[in-house]
Amino acid sequence: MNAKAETTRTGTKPAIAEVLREGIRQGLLAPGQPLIQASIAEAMGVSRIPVREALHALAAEGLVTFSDDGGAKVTELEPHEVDEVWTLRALLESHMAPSIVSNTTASDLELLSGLVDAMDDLDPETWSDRNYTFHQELHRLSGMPYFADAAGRVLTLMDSYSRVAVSVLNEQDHAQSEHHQMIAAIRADDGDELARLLLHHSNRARQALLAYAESQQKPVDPKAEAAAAARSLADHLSA
Amino acid sequence: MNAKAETTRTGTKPAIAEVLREGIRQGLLAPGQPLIQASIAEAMGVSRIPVREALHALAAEGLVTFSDDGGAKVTELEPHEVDEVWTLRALLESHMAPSIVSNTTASDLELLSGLVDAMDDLDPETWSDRNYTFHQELHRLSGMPYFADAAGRVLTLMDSYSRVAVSVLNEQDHAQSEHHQMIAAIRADDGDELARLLLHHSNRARQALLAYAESQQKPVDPKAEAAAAARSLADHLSA
DNA sequence: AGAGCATACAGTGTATACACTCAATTGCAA
DNA sequence: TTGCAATTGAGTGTATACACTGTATGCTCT
Repeated sequence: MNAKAETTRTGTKPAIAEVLREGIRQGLLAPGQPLIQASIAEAMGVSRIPVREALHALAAEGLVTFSDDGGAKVTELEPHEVDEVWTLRALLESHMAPSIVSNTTASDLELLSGLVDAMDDLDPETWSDRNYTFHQELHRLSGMPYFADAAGRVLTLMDSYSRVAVSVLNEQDHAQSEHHQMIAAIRADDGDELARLLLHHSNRARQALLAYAESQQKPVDPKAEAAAAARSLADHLSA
Repeated sequence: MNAKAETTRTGTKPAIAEVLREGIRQGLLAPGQPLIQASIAEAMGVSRIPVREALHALAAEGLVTFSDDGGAKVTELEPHEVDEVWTLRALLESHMAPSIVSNTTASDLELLSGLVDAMDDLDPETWSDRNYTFHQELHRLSGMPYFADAAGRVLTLMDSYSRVAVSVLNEQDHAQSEHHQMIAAIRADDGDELARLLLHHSNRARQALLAYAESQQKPVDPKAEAAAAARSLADHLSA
């Protein structure tokens, strides 16, 4: 997740943070889930120290949130946050588009095109993984490491949320057809078109997901939560 | 540097990472300078563990770079990287402009305006500090924490570089007059104008700094470095 | 029974201690 | 003098151990 070429070696261990990051991204570690240092350490067969470091590094990336009592949780995004993050991604990606088009070589394009073709009829889970890879690859091809870093960060941050959209809504078909159009735009050397597509791609998906999220909205609002608790308490006492 | 409200408490210590971040930002810790865990730990009167954590967190923010041998250094930006980062900042800030305008209350505006007025005839060092604060404040006023986070990150990352531009070039006057124009745009409720100004602000400064950087370009090129060493060696031997 | 207090527990933060790696320097032999 | 090997040293990574905090549990006294 570092923009520079020199890799951020967390240690000789193959990136303990990497495991957590992947787990969070894929939704294996659900938003809000507490991350207990000792448990993670035991599960990975290391001491708590490197786990702590990984958690703090992930916190700096926004994937993990430390509550005020010191406990770490997988970051939970509220709908308006998902909205903002998705907007950010759209902005960054569309801005990278011209560079992507001009940097992509013929062989790059073939690889990319092959990747998209191979996604055509996949189950949502696998498709989501490939989708992540596809966008990461686009970012890489821009040759703009800091843009790519920022874009990759938000991509990772919201991946577990966007998987919901893929499973539940019929996002996959929309997105896949747009992916094919993107390949065509790159092949036609049309940076503006790619920018337009990326913007549209994100914005449509964003709206779909947002609508879904609002409909599913559980009452995490502290006030509402307190009100609900009060009601439950009243019921309980009056019994 | 976390976008969420819950603060990333590194510990009970008042943010050991904060001290390093500030040092790097202000250029007290120069780019490329090695960051030895033991030295920092001793200087701060803590053990190496929290220092390590701070370094890794800063690495996740891009301020610190771990070389492949495990050593940490203050991240060095090459001119083309400074260019990219500055572009990123321009993009983010200009996109935030409409939200800034619509979120800024009258009292916010007075504070902001006062801040700018107080910057009018300052020495470069102090002016740079206030400038950082001013832009951070703009980000905050946007009410878009993830945009603000990303923008603040690049702002911090390049602050030590932009200080050079302020000291050496007459950036300060240009920038200051633009700051006044921004205040006017906010007061006039003109988001597009603010966006335009922010874009222009960054881009002009970027070009100035870039031209300077290229002219100053020290021979970090390995070949040139070797040549210089050879010359020095030759001198030494001929004595 | 219910309120108040003390103890145990779970979890985190950090200092100390040890193992490992890489590089430089020294010492010895040719 | 040169070349090589062994030793030292600096620096990092990680495990263990201890201190601190908040919470839950349970016991006692009224």
